[in-house]
Amino acid sequence: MSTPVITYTGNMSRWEPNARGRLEQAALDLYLERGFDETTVAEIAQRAGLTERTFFRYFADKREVLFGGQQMLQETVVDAVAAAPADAAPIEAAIAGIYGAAVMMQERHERARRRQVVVSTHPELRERELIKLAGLGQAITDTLRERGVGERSATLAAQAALAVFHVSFQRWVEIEEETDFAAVVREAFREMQAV
Amino acid sequence: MSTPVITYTGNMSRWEPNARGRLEQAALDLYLERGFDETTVAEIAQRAGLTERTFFRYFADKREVLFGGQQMLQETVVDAVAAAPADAAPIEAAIAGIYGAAVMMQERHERARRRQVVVSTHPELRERELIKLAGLGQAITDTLRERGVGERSATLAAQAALAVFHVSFQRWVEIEEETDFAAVVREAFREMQAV
Amino acid sequence: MSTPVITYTGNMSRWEPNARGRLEQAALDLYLERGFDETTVAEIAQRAGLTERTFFRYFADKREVLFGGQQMLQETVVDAVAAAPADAAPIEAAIAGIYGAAVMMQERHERARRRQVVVSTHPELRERELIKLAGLGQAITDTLRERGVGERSATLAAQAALAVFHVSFQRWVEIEEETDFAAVVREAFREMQAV
Amino acid sequence: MSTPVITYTGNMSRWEPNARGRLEQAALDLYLERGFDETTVAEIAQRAGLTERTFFRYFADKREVLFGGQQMLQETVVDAVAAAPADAAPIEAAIAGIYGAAVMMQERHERARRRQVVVSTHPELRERELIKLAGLGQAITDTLRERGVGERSATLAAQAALAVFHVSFQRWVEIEEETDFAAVVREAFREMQAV
DNA sequence: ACGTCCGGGACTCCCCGTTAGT
DNA sequence: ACTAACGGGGAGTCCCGGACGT
Repeated sequence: MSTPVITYTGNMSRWEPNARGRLEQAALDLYLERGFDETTVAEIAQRAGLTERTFFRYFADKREVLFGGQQMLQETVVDAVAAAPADAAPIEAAIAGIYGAAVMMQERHERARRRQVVVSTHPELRERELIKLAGLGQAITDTLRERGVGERSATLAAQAALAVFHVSFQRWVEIEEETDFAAVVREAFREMQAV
Repeated sequence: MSTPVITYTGNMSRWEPNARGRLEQAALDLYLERGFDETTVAEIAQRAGLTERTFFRYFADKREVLFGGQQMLQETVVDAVAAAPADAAPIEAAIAGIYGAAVMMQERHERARRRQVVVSTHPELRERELIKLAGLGQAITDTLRERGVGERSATLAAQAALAVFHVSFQRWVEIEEETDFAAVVREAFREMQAV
Repeated sequence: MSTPVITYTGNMSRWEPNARGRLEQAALDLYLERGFDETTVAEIAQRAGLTERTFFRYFADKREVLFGGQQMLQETVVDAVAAAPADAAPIEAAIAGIYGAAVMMQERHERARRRQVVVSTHPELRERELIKLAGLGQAITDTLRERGVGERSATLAAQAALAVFHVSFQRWVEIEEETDFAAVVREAFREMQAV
Repeated sequence: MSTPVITYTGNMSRWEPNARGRLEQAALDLYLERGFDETTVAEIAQRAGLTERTFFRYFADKREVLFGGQQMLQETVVDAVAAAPADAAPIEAAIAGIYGAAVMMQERHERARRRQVVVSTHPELRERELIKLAGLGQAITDTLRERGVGERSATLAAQAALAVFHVSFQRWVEIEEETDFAAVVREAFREMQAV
């Protein structure tokens, strides 16, 4: 985030580095302060010390600025699914993917919470979240298929894992204190198996 | 465009009746002809013989014009769930809701197919579809709860029913000939129980 | 600019009337004051007491605001060509069209001059002027053809008339005092016949 | 993308040579494939293996990429006019300029045709073409004046030559087979003299 | 000669408010 | 109650250019 004191990172330009990050921060802050609808892109850009034009260079639209981490999350999950033991059952491999993301999430508890407050209170943002989740589901399904799992089983396992993730995430962000995400997932998984 | 001379259609106002239906028809046609993004609301309104402003009086946004039936669908499903035998298991009651919608769907096979072509090829529309589906899931959950089902069971049963609906619908619209939607649902339900 | 005291013009709305005219006036003024490129649409709109959005409702682009009269001019010319004596030679009928526009132009000498200063010093605007002129030429050609003139003759006569118009207009706006446009056209026409 | 291993093409720099030509080719292809408006500069640059920024280093705007040959054409014509026999009449000298360009055009029949399809179907491009033509007319006029021709005669002769060029070019590109451009010009010139 | 990052403005479209008319 | 006309406001895309680095 910040330029190290010694190493020369090559930034001698006119502009502050990490434009993308600054935009994400500014957007989240403003969405929380005054609401998503009441925040204009121009305001976000201004707070980040940039222009509207630059905002749209980094993010396709006003919502996408809240979903930048999704890509990385998906990659992490997919890698973890692929890395599951070859003899693991489909559902176990899928859940392994969710565990894989746990570390990543852990580091951002606070940020995730703030983000979720905004997302969950805005239909437009919920729409975006749902489709991102669907994309994650598809990615898991595809990865399972590459492991030799049949179409139908892969889909069902992925959906189940997604449900577990969804429920766990929901609970995890509701909890005030720093909690172990993996533990929440584990519990949710057990519950699910019970049903 | 002009009221027939003899037959009295019950419309004595200056305008053609069924503005809403004409807008839906014009929108679907145009979305298919030239794509969702390449169609402007002004064009839809013009084809329907109305103004842009009027379009927005009927539909909250450009996507919503494709989801008008959703409301009725949801009501039908909810009613069917509520009307299920008191001793039916939660999952059975939920599936009964899906059956309840079968008749309604049957009448609109062709239209549903055309609609689905547009929706499935467009992310923005898929977003809307997903949230509508989520809304339906919530409605089923609530109805089950009113039947005395516990929170967790209600949610899971609703999600399962939704999955069955989703899969069935997907298959049903892919089939060329007129097929019995209820039959497709039945088969999907059986498959699901097998897993 | 202000509603007359006595006559009721039917304007009781929230807004000042004649938005279009105000935009044209503001644009011409600003283009002269600080140049075409250095004037933004936002500034024009602001001076007219409107918003950028409204500017584009009336004019397709930033140049078009200077060519609003062209449409009326074209209609006037076409009407005059059509109204020429049936036995007039093609070139005479075409020139009659130019005469027909003379009255209209006369009333706007000052405005036409100011406009021409801007247009002639900006390539982008000259482009637009040339295509408008080409459109006028086509309209004259079409009208001549409807009078029974052959394709080739019609085209040539129209082009000649256009050349006369162009030359005359050029001279007319260069002259300081109010001069009779028709007289200038007459002279140019004679010169042309001499060659 | 990579320099061949054996043949030494004289290019040792990091980039492929003839960036300008590649951009022109890519632009023309894309304009034909999907239309001028539907093509973005970014797409053109990408197809040419360059960046948007580089496009604008070669061409002032998106249209100019189609008019690169104009400069060379103008020089050829002007040279031919200047080289006409000292005792040639103004109109003959001007037409000699058009003949001078015939050879150059001949080599590019196919390309000229493709280009014209795009230009003629697009107002924005027609605007640019008209002003380029006007520039050519001015250049001919100036050259004639240097030959001692009077202002008025020079202008008229140049305009006439331009008309001949325009008509001839139009016909020439409409013809399917490879035809002698000079012959078309000759015929058009004769027709004009007849009128 | 080319890439990278960013600014600025033109322009289109979505969506909404108000007022007036039937 | 329904429709039209006029206007506002913001999102989003694209064209174009400036400054800097290699």
